[in-house]
Amino acid sequence: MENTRPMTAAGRRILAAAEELFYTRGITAVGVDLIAERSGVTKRTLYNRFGSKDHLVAAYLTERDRRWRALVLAAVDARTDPVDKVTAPFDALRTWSAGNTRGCAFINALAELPDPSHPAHRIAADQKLWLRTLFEELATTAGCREPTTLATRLLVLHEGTLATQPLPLDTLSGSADLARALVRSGAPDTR
Amino acid sequence: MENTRPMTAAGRRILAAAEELFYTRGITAVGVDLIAERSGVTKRTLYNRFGSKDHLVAAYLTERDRRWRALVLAAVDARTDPVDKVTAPFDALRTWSAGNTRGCAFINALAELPDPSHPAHRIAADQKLWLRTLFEELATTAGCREPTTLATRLLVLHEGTLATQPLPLDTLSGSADLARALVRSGAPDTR
DNA sequence: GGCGAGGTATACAGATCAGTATACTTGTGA
DNA sequence: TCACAAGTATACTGATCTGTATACCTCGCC
Repeated sequence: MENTRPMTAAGRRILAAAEELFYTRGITAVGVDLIAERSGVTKRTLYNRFGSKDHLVAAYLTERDRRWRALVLAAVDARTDPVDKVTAPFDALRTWSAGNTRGCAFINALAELPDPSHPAHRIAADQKLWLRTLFEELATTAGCREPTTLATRLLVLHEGTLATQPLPLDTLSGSADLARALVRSGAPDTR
Repeated sequence: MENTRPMTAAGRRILAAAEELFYTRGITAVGVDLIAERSGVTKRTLYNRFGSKDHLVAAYLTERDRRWRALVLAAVDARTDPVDKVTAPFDALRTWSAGNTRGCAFINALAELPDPSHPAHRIAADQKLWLRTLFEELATTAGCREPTTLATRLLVLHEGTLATQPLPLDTLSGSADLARALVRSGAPDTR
């Protein structure tokens, strides 16, 4: 909404520091003083740029969502086969997981911010619904049967893989295999 | 370890209040003063019983894990068919979700407590590994092919369903259906 | 009887939190 | 040139946090 305000160099540094700290240490556990110090900026500047900690949290999630969607869309573009495109978000998940071993930032944010009116809830919900819609569109293009059901199943697989990431389990490869199997069993030329 | 200490009536009230507050509002956001007030107890008593907030958090997760495992095992016992037993944890998930709409307490706890040496990490990891082992044992008993692979897939499905719970999506029924389909396709009398 | 465990009541220490106040500096563009 | 936007520097407010200190109460049990 008010994100049309141009971002200054200090604002970008603040946002970068907030992304790092909020994701690795948790939102409630990180204070604005620490973010200001890490970005080489005074607290006054932080408040001039973002208004409040809640707004900074919303900006953090929005920016993270933007980067993640770009990665997913790039992974889809990198595939040529329509069936491979459906499971391309799992390719992106492998890349993404390499530098993000603390699970899903949006699920984690919801865990710390129980108030449903907090902007984080809408951002997180939008992200998941966006991925579900993407799965459905790709499945439809690939000619899969029941693309809606398939999309929900792929979303659950995706989220389950992310959720188990901080645990001492390797679920990524198995989930990607299962996702491909589900898509192939629903694709028209595999039955 | 030191959980052999007998629990007093005040201790039980404290633990009950902590369970409710930690789960619904988040661990970092809830102070010990609030827990003491809610359980009708002095803060001094809380510290006499649990030593520190971190120990109380560990006790909260341990108790929650105990109740959840009992529910899962009861759901398995309620089924007679060996194939139905494999997907029984998804029956339990339906019951459990009715009163727990804030996702998985263990994933949420890891989101707020990034330090891997915190007891919450071991408790959460143990819970997931326990469920995975249970899936594998039930699948083996049911005569499923590749019970290890199947168990990991069922675990990811289970966690994905829990993780998407706070979102405006209904994933439970679809996941349970997929779980049953996976088990049936691996069971000996269905191929 | 008395003693000790468990609990109450209240106050406090020391740290940290989000957010504000005041005064100064610096670069840029009209 | 000069006005303005962006940022620096530092101090502060009031609230809240975990954890402790001190003094008292009240049972049950040896």
